[in-house]
Amino acid sequence: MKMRRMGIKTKHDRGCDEAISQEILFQASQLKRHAAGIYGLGNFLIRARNKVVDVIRETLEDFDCSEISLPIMQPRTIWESSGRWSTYVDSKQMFTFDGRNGQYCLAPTGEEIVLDFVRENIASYKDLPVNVFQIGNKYRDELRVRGGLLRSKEFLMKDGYSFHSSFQDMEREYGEMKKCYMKIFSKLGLDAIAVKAISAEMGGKNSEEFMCFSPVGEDKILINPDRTIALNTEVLDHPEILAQISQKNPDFNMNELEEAQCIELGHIFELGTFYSKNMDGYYVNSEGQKKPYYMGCYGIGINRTLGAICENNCDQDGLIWPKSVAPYECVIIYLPDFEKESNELYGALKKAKIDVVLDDRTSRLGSKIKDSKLLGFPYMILVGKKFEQNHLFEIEDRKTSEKLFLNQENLIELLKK
RNA sequence: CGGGGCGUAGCUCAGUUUGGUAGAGUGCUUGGUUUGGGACCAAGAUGCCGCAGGUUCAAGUCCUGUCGCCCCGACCA
Repeated sequence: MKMRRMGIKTKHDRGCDEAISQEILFQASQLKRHAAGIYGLGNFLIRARNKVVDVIRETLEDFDCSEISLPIMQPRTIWESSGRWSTYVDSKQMFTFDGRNGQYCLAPTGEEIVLDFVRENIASYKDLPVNVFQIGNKYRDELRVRGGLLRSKEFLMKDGYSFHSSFQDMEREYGEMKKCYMKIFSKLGLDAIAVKAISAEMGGKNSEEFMCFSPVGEDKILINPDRTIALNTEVLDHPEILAQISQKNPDFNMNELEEAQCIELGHIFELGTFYSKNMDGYYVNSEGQKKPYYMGCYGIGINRTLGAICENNCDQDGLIWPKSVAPYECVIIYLPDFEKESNELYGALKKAKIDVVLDDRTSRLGSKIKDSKLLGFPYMILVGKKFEQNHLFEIEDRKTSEKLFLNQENLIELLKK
């Protein structure tokens, strides 16, 4: 990609209101606030997000979850069947509007619509279990937005739903999804922990949140030193859940727990039969009886996960993309005298299927170096004075600042790794 | 929804106390010198001072209302 064609302009100064990573994203013109909690995302950010999506998708598919796509715009009638239209309208957290055929909402979540989608196909115990997911925007009129990507009104989310013929099978799947989520966050380089949580408006019983430590997070958790017990502090108001925890952990001792600030990346729930009962989600068991499905639901806030990755991977100079999600592998910057050689290298790297950016803007080398660090390319390739001397390309590692001088062949070999 | 703060050039902000010609930095345009960690010199362009009323000879500045944005809290898949 040629930088000039991207239409970005980085800024010299950085705000200090929000999380550091988010301020870097504004400075790098990768986040644009159009209104409170409503953001545009730049090319670098969206390419990184696509990579996060790829990791999530391939891991879920590995666990035999299949992707579907459900509408974001949903009629009131679907929400009336679960009784949640008025719940959400009363809490003023759902966007609603009038259409020709009645009222609609922009969906804040998908239990109702997914039941409406699968219901007619799951009629027998032989059709179960089922696990589907989707990746799409969600809309919530948050009482208060916060921290750029970390809490916005429009955000990308992965939401998955499973359907079962028994409580035990729902529990089994819940356990599988927990494993799957730990795998996803580990692939993304995030040190996530599963934390006991409450389910609030979602209903259901068992639920865990996936948290990563961060001072800019909104959640407080309590965790023991060997990480076998972790709970959201909101659980403290629910003695029945505390009892459940101490039942499972005989040596449970509140005094051993330490408080930590976290970002909530995902949340999984055992929903039980609440939605299926209310929305006519029934199957027929082997004895010919009509039974409601047991449901599980599993969410990952993708924008927030992306925000957490940025927050965990930056320094004073800017972002440091981990290679697994880096929008591009490297950038080529050059002095005007070496435009020809740089263009040739750009062509060669593209041919070798390396995601490369050619910084062909007319700005000075110094400001291109600054931008290369700000934008967080894993590698910066410099074609300048030193190239004139030894005809080797200088490549600098963003994370370690280590420099190597390589010919084109060795350069491609390094980037291919 | 409570508390606090802010709306002035594309961006970040000064100017409001005490009403009297619209400012700086950065970005942008042109020319020149430069060119390795955000260069320098010179010349330019850029404003419904959030919006609507009011007070006044005169309002960015004072008063009333309104809309928007940020932070803290409450809330929260």
